Amino acid sequence: MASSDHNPKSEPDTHVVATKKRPRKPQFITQKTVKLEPQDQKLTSPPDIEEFASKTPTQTKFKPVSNDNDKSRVNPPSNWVKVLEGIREMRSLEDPPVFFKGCEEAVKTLTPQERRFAVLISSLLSSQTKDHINHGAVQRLHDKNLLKPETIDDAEESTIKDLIYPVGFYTRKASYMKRIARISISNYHGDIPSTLEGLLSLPGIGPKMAHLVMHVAWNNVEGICVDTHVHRISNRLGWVTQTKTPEQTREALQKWLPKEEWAPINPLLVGFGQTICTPLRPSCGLCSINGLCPSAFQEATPTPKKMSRIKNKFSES
DNA sequence: CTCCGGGCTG
DNA sequence: CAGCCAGGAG
Repeated sequence: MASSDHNPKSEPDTHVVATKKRPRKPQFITQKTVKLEPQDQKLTSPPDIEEFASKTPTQTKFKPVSNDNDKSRVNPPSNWVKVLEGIREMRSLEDPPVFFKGCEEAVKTLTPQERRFAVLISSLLSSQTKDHINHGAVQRLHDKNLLKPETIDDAEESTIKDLIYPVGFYTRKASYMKRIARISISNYHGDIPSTLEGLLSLPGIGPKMAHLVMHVAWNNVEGICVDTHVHRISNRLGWVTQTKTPEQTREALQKWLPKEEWAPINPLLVGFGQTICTPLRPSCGLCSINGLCPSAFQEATPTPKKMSRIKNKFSES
């Protein structure tokens, strides 16, 4: 029953995935954490995709917790700024993410509300799915005009299922899409929920995706989008004290990380986590901030083969 | 904690 | 080719 259709925040933008290089996975946008005037709901032209696609817009100059007045705030770990900058430099050699690969132009023609819905659907599909697979699925949906709640509502679930294959868990996702389309129509006039609680109430949307959608669709950063990479790396860096779940990590991070970094941290660490700070055998020898990492060289080192692969990846850019 | 349903890694 | 991956639901 959320009656929050009209969102006060700013304009949405597009989302998702793409890169041409191999092992990439994330699909997030790095966007500026702009502060929006409540009354500037004047949806002018949506933010430029190119603008988002370029680099990570994290801060360059250190701003001591400019954040909030939250009393539960804790002191940040030492050197976190240096660590962040180091990771940013390593990541700068990689291709920037692209949204709605293959249908960027078409996405621009969508209304803000339609774009928000498309972002939600794309996010749903992207979870547990490799980028290139998700791209194909989103593009096929778009080609069949199936990124809108009304058309999804009218379509056969099996049709959707076939179109999004081989996205991870396509059977469930097809069902979620149908249910989300109905909810969108009946509760949000074709839009998507503008609050975390609203998004979390949707089938297939958990904390990770809910925060991502808040960032991308509503340009409203309520919390950090924590996935397995952010979770793992935060623990390795000692940025949080041995958290057991991504949700615990999110809450711990939010206690000290300046809000300006909340949105960019995910794409930053995801890329880092897929190349250097991998779950298994992290390449500490190639990591420029290994001197600042309490976990450096604590785990098995990569095999020579993997090491050369990574080196090669870095040199080719 | 297990299942989901593929792709990818070793 | 066996087993792991990864977010969410039951």
